[in-house]
Amino acid sequence: MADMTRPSTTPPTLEDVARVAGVSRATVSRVINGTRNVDSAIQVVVRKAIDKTGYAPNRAARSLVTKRAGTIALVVSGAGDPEDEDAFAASVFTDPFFGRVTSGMLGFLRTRGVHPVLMVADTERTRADVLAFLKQGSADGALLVSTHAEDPLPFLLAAANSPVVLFARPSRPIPVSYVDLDHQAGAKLAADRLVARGCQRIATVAGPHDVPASQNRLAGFRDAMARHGFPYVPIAEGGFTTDSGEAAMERLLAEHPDVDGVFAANDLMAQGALHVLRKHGRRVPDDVALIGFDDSSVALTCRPQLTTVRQPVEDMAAEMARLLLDQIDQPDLRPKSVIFEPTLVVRESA
Amino acid sequence: MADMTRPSTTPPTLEDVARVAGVSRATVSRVINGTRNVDSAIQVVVRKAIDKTGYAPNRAARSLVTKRAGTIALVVSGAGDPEDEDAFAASVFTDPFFGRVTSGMLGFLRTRGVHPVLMVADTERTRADVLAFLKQGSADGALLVSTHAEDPLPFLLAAANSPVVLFARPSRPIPVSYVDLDHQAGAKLAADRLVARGCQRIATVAGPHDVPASQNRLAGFRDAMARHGFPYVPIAEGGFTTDSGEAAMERLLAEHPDVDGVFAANDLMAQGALHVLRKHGRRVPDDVALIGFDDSSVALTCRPQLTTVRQPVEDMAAEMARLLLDQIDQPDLRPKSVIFEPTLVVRESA
DNA sequence: GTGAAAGCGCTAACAT
DNA sequence: ATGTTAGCGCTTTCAC
Repeated sequence: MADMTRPSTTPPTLEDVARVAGVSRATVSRVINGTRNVDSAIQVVVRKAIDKTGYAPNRAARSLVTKRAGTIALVVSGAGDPEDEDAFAASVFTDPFFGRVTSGMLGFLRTRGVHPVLMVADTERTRADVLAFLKQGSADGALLVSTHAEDPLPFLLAAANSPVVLFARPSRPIPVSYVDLDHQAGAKLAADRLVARGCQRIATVAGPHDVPASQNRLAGFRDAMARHGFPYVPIAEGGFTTDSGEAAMERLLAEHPDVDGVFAANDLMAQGALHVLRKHGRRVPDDVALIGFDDSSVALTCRPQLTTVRQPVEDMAAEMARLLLDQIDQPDLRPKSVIFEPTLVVRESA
Repeated sequence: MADMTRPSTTPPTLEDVARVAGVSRATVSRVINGTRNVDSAIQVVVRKAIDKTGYAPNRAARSLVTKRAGTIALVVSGAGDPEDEDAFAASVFTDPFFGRVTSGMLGFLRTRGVHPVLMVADTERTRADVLAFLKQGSADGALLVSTHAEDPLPFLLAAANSPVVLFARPSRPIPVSYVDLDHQAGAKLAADRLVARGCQRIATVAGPHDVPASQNRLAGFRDAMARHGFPYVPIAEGGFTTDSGEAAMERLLAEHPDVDGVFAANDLMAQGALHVLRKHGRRVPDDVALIGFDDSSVALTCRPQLTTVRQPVEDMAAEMARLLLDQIDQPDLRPKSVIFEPTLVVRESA
């Protein structure tokens, strides 16, 4: 075999450490992985040899035999604009919501020696890339955040039998694990607050009707309002953007100039509503109380700052990671779902 | 050898494809990697066998021999709060700036079959993790975005001889590649605009004086103003946050009530300034023209929308990725730097 | 408790 | 143009 004592440019291998320590590769491997009993005197010698050589185990070699990549895919999935391939990525990654997901997941993963690989799946081809990535064993599983209700990826992943955990329940029932928020409870929090403030003419700026989360928020809001004795709630639908919130608020104000309380299904639309209310001379919260949803960064940068419903996104993301790792360790675990409770963050707008 | 025809649960290997196609492993490998000439008739047979078996090359096995991970580390580095390990990650990932970096880099990488692994380095331990990750060969190089001028990681990475590219020039000279913005040119854009508008009493809300980018923006602004015949520019320093922008604007207004033009060193502070100006009954841009820096999301959600200096962050991130891949391919390439020109995005505030 | 040896699945000389 | 073969660096039976 190789009798050159120092290949010099090549990183040290197990073999090198073993030679320095005067033991076999197997023993070094054992102390590194903490498997089996290894004589403590030898442990010390080996550790010393590791330090001396500056050894770091080669991930590829290890993966090849353990069949574990030690990485998971963090996939952002949705419908991309075929005209502008980067537009989708741009909009999602600049959304603080996604930042909170990342941060929560990383917080959990950091202690587990597992690393997330970022992927975008917004076209046929990029979806195939994700599938291939998992099939190749480049990642042991996937965390999937879908921006689009009709996203086919959850199904594809489940069909490929890849470990996967979703953020939000899939629109069609699929046997996969997911975490979600109790959106209805969140809307109820807003309704309760508005009513408790003494608002009498309450309306809502709803999200897109084809998004399950919006549906649930709207249903929860109507339901809570009905219980408070308000069977009818004026609704204007928006598209979760500031502009659409402005337009919706304009419509609401035109038809119900006496409105004194508004629940917007997200903060961006609440911010739009705020602009319109100011423009029309309504003071917030004195004339009109306003509540948003998400506790995004705009909630803080608005003036007045938004009272809003907060999802524990970081906790949810951490739970996703936990569920995924469990599933990777025990492949025939049944899919599990975990539902989180929102909280009301009271600031200035209501 | 194994004479079981169908191991069934095991993913197909090169061997399996070769058997189905009736050729050798090497030939299959060649058609997959497109190396060498392979008879086109055989190519067809092999591709068919690949489809039939549903083969996907095992990344670990490939990495083991090619010594390429096919991934790079995207490292966010800074000084974390030891009390709250997740706070740092939270603040950086929710910053749209980082989202733009991610999106630009991904846009470039997506065509190259290279995937980014997300890492945070904000403590001694996490910095060691990053170093180990690279040493293990889990990633072929690192893209580093530092939030902290005194960050030791650029030096550590360079010393470890890892391929690395920085966003922004390191505060102490290190032989590494980086991309950066011509901050002075950006500030000049703002000065020119303010002067062209006819502003006569122009002040600036500067960024923290210990951040190189702020220093350059301030220097560039003063310089440009001097050339326009304004040797003295009132300055209030902020900390790049909305609140600090408010405080700085209050100070400016107290000392110079007649100010009619303001350059804020970032959009967040511009937003803070806007709040204060409105509070004091100043109309923007009629009474006071205001220019921000960054073209962040708040620039769009402010009313009036901010005129601001835009860094081509996505392009810069793409260039980082390009530089890194070049450096990985040609390890003894000399460090390179690429400086980008900012543009002025004219909206409503000036 | 420790070592010897057999692969994991792939690529790249080398031989043909 | 294609096949043969020797590893890449590691974990893991299986003997001892």
